[in-house]
Amino acid sequence: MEWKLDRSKPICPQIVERLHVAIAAGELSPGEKLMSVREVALAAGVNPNTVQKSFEELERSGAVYSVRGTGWFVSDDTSSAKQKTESMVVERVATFFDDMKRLGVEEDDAKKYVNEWKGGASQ
Amino acid sequence: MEWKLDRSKPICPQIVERLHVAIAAGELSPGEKLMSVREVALAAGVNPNTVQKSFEELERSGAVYSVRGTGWFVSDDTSSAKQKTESMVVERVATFFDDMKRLGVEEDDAKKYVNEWKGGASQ
DNA sequence: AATACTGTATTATCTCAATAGTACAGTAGT
DNA sequence: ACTACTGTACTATTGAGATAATACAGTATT
Repeated sequence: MEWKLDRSKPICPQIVERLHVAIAAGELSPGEKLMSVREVALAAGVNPNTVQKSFEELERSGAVYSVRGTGWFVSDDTSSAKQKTESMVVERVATFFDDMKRLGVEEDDAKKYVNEWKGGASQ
Repeated sequence: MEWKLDRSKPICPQIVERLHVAIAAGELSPGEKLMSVREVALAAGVNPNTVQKSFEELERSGAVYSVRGTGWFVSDDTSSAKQKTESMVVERVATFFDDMKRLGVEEDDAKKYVNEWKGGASQ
């Protein structure tokens, strides 16, 4: 699992999001054991405490659970992860239109910008 | 001028963006005097130091200039503000696609989400 | 039992942005 | 000149997030 984190933004939410998406997409299967807190910290180049907090956040949403002394595991029910991911998508679309409006770009023009976007090979 | 700031995000960039957009859109005219540092701070509910830093940032980009003891004024040449605004729009579109990709949404699906967006009366 | 992993907890430190308070300097209207 | 507004500068403090270091507790393998 790759960990490209944006160091200019809060780390915890990024780890939480990354795992929610991975679970929702089936990249991680129900019951599967996650990398340990220390392993993730090493792989992602962040502090173990930060990873621990992220996992606890994921536990609160029901996406994972912990077995003390053994590790963290993906919950059997992945619906919470799927739900979280979907709601994040909707939220990002909404904030996109908010941002564009703040920049003086109306809804129709924002859609034009998006539709004329040439990705794939770019960036 | 309204000052709806998101207190969960850095204030300075928000003020800078807001003024760049206002100048680019002609909401503020060349030569026009801005509200004083202290007035903006009061109106926006932030610290005068934060406003001062924001204005200095705008000065660096060439959008405004200061006259000591008198006030801040919109530059005669608004091209820098327009340029800044346009580049911010492009940047936001790019980060939107980045975000969607991170959430497991491919480019075509991201466009669908945007095109099916029903704004205006929503929110 | 011993070892080496796990998760969990605690306290201190660091950094950055914003805040708070104060002071100084220049301009304008009276 | 006086007053009241401007911009400007400086230092100290706060708060959030991340880091650092350490310690303790549970599990599994040998």
